[in-house]
Amino acid sequence: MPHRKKKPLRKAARKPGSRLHAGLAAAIGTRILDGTYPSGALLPNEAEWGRMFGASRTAIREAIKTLNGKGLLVSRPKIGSRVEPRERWNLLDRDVLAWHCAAMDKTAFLISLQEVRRILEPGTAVLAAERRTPEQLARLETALAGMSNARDAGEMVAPDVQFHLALLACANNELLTPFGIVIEQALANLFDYTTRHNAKPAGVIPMHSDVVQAIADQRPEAARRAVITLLDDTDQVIGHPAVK
Amino acid sequence: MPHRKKKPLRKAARKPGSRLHAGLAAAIGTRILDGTYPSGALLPNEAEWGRMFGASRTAIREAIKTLNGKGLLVSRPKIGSRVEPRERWNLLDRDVLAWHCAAMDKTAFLISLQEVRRILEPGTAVLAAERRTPEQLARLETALAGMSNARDAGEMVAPDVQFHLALLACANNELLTPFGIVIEQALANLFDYTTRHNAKPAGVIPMHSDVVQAIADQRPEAARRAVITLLDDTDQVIGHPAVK
DNA sequence: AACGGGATTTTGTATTACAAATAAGATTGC
DNA sequence: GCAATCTTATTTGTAATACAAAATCCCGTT
Repeated sequence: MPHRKKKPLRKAARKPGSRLHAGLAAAIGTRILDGTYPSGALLPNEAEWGRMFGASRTAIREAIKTLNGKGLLVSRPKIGSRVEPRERWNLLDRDVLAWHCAAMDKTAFLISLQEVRRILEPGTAVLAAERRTPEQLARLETALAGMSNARDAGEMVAPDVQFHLALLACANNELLTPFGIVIEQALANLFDYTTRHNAKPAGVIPMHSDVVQAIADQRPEAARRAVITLLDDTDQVIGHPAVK
Repeated sequence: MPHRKKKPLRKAARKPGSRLHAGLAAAIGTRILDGTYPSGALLPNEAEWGRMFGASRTAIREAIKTLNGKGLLVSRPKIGSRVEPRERWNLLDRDVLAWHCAAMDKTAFLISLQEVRRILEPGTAVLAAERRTPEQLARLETALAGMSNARDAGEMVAPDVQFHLALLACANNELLTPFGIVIEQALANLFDYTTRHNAKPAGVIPMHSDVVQAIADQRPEAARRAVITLLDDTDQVIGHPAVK
């Protein structure tokens, strides 16, 4: 058998549409979030990662640069890559939050998500009532209509997310938008609780409608109260998880 | 003259301690934040960037992967790298926020930072009063002491930042820590206003002290009011910018 | 005209080679 | 013996090249 000069491609564990470095970033990121490599720890060097995953140093490096961009680690010559302290992590990054969620207790995670919502959304609603443009209000109403048209709890998740993202947008402060990912995660996780409940909770639509009304009428305090009512209802669902 | 086979190194604009790809990421990131490449726009391909900066494709790619990690852009074969919609950007990333600050009006930026603080910090103070550990309280007191020892406004910035980060930590909700960067930026920018004012504002220490007292005594509502008083004072400084 | 199949462009991955930074150990001078 | 310095080894950083893969576009076929 003639020796092959080039090993053509390592096919092991490689889906077609996926980009390798993205998968590697996820693999390494997960190991950081789950505590396999705690803050301050030194990661294996690039050659080792390459051996572990059967990937080239190029791909490993690009994965590490991605994690670098998310604040999870820093690299220095002769030292290697060291995990940054947790307070430097961009926890509100979509990927990082997902890895974080996967690594911890679902209910505890959901509770801390809701806690953040309780802090941010009422204040956001106040700004929204004061400054929303007609276009932003229309987006809010569209989302509400989407929720009304939903035929079961599952169909309601997407427009519900849209509703709260629209609410955020109404506040006209860009620095609040990164917080949208918290809402997405909260509602997605919440779905696990509601789905075993009755088909479509009755009071949800009127409560959302109250929020829209207050913002349409530009009554900040009413908007704040309406959002708090909404959050109270949500927390009650968490307090009484369905079947399990 | 004999032709050289290897061009040894392009020295143009390359500081010793700096990593090239980090500088490239900053250069490209700045151009995105300042609107040179708006959301949805297609960036030059990697080869072109390489020519522009006199860098190899490798370095360019690593820079792009960093920006990828920050949510500023996505890359696909045959298409190129496209700037993501603003709501996907990790605005709370340290670098992104700095580029954002550099690209917009300082006062407007500061106002929106303070707006977020007004939404966030009162609620955080409530949680802090309810749940702070003795160690977290000690950290808060250390920061307060640092502020007291400061001899002018300049020396007060660092411990002031520490104070508010410690307050965030007292809330014991990791999802709040990413907002720490907002506080850092706000106080850093605020310094431009205060420095031309009188040397060391008198009321600041007692106001911070009130916050510590309320949290030490575990009185949530008092903590909330004390923080609001603090923010009111800060906003007054912005309202009356010094000399200019 | 609709459909399918290459041609083309751009990113994605692999490989190799060398440069730069830095920690740790070896050496030298006092 | 001790300290300062020099060397060395390790790891990341950058470059260059080659080819693979994805996706658009265009062209030809039916």
